[in-house]
Amino acid sequence: MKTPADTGFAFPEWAYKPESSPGSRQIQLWHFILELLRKEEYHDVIAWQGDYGEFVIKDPDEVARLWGARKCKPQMNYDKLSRALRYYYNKRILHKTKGKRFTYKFNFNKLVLVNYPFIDMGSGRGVPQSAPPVPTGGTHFRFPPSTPSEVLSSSEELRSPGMFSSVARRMARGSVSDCSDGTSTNSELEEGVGADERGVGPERAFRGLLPPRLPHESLFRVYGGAPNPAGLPRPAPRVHPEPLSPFPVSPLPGPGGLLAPTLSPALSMTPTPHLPYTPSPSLSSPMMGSHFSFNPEDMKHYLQAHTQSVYNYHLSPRAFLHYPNIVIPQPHRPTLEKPATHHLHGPPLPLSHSLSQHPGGGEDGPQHPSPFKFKLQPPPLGRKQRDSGSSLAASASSSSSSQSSSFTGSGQITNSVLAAGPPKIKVEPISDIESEEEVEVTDISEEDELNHNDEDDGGDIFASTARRHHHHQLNNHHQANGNGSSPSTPLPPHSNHDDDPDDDEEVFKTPATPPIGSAALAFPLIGLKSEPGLATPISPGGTRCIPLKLRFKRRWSEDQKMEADGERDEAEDKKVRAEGEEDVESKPEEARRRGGEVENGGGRAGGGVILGLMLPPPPTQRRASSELQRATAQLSLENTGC
DNA sequence: TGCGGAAGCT
DNA sequence: AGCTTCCGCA
Repeated sequence: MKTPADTGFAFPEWAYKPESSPGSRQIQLWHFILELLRKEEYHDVIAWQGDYGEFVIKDPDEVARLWGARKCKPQMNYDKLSRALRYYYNKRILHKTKGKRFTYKFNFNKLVLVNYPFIDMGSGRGVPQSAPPVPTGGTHFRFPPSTPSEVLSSSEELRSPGMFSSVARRMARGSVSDCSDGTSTNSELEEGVGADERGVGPERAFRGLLPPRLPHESLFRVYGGAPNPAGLPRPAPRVHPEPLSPFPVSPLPGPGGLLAPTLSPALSMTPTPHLPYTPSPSLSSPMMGSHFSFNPEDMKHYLQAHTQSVYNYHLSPRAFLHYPNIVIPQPHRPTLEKPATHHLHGPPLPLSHSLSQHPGGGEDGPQHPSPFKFKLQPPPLGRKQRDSGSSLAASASSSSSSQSSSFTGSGQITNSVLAAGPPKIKVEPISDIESEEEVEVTDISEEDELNHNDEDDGGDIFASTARRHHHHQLNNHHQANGNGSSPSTPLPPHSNHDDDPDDDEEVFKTPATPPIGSAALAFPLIGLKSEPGLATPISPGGTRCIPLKLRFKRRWSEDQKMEADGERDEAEDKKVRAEGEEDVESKPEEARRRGGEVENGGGRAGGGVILGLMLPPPPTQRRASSELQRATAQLSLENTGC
């Protein structure tokens, strides 16, 4: 049953830490785990089990031994290893599957998806162990948060572009095995990996292309554009054999197949089969079809298609947000026909800005000679700043005001935000905003939940979810009311269940940014990068630049308004939680714990995560709107120059 | 078994 | 940052 891909379902090499990645000196435990999981040889020791990212350590001692060998820590044992795994809880890379011994579950949403939005971890459910179990119903994958910080905040590696290449190289070098012990394991693993990678991997495409360390954001861009160092437009052999490709081919080839839905988050929301609309062709088909790969071309197409589809369906731009590179050909509402959809060789769309821009092979450095500035985002300010300053006030009193508020009065907000920014609240650097945005974005996962059960997530998530629960309910409420706005999104009754399993919680946030016009959408988020100084990312100028934006904005705003209301509350909640240590303390144990975690994460992250934590995953609609906003905001940023 | 704090190492 | 080590608690 294995996936065609390779022996086992492979996890993307990227999963392994690249040397280049900033903080990664060595392989990380989760990478190692994935490595083991992908190797059949180790299935007796550790294997996928259950669903969606869930794995069981069949032989804890052995796993510990292997890990110890890899790390040259002979003293390693399961107790220690498990501590390390627990350490991932906070990061949300993993969580424990309650009730099952030695069973943990990856939070692919955050992990993988973050990095590889396109990837669908789950491939089929019953998939053999080689592949991670797929979520039941759905496949949708989620969009990666634009802000990296959230999930992996601590582990930047994931995002770091370097990841792609690194693994391969490493393998080649054989660098991995360092220990004198040189346990066979090491060599084995590496060997296998190396082989795989070399063969083909979509990642490879990226390899070299990526600059040594791009900020996560840039990553996304990279997707869109990085691929060819040389000339972008390579007609490209988009199809890669991708033996290793992280994306398992979906076992279900059918039209309804996983891939399509899976791949595009937006899509998942919308047009899937059941929808009346015809999904944009591009999406559904070819690209994703059987062989979607990271190939740049594919990516482009995918993105475009996605974009369009989103656009077409009036979906939230979220998709766009993530992929700055992509430009929608026509901001106007594209009719179905859209050219963009072409998968293979669509007409050269504007997408390429970024692509083309990435001139050199990735590694080079200067990333942006391009016209668009591709600035990398500066790391988010530390929470400290916030805290020290207004943060308290803001959070306490008006969490809503700052960001969430945007939803409420989208239109107005826009102005305020853009132009003035919330007076009382210090404007946080864009980065913050971004993070928030991201949080919201994430959420596609909710759908997943609906589809499949929360169970998967494991208890941990639940706990977290529970906290947010009421929020969600509220949200749902709103949705019910507001849904009308977006036809396409079927909001499922997301009701009771918590939302998302893991990740979402933090991942997506609502962006404070005002929605800009479609044009904005088209643009990449590029602008995002915030400069530390910028209080208002969206400079008024940006807005001014494009009247269209305004138009869209309004249009969106209407929709958003409907939805928006609830968010504030949620936002506040989370915020409080995240920020207030004080509050946390008062809370019950569980809550306290979690809150603490969150905080830690945020703090560590340097604030990137901060906002993100707060919002619970918003209902799809909202998210969409938020995304839009975000997109717009970004746009505006970019355009600011205008 | 599992959790998580604390300290320490790299 | 990402563990590793140790430990008390449940």
